Amino acid sequence: MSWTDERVELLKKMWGEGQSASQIAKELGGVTRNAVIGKVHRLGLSNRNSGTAKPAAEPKEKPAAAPKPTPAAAAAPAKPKPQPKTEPARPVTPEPAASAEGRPATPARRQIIPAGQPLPPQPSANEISPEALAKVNEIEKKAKRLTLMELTERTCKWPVGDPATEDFWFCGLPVQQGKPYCDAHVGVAFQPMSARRDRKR
DNA sequence: CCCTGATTCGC
DNA sequence: GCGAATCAGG
Repeated sequence: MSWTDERVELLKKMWGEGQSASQIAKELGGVTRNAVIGKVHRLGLSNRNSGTAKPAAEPKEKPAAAPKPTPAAAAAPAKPKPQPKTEPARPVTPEPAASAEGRPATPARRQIIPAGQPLPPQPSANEISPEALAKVNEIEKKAKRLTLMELTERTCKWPVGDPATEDFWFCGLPVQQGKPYCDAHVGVAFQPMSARRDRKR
């Protein structure tokens, strides 16, 4: 496979969306994540540097043999890449005041899972800690939105939406070691009894 | 162990 | 230019 314009564009698009290299590779097909990363670098749209201080540590040359001059290395034109990490709109109340029925379910998505669904112990809705709930609402924005077929042993199998409609997908984020769900969904799936203790009522 | 991106370097 | 191998981190 070669890097046709189309493929490069898809690469750019997905990379811009914050998709991981492996995911992009999977989408493109015929390439590995290494290939994707390599291309990304060649395209010059890599650096997501900011917090992680990676101050160009001098290459550790063990054998004093081939001093690679790498001349044009330092002349990298700083490409300001505005991270669209801003949370544009938040229609959902992030911090439920825990009053009234205290069920700040997501507006349109995530309905009830029909009976017979073997996967999620869809916790009795109510007694989930607001923190955990907020967390779930958070990560569901970042969910990979995988289809049933795309699930693997280590992708979160938390279903979202109504299986009978188009608006249905699995979280797909990396699972917590051993568990079938990602970090956030483990939080709502397995409720320690202590957590569901004092309900405000 | 799983994943992530970053870098190197033979092709 | 390409990408496997490797590196470095979470």
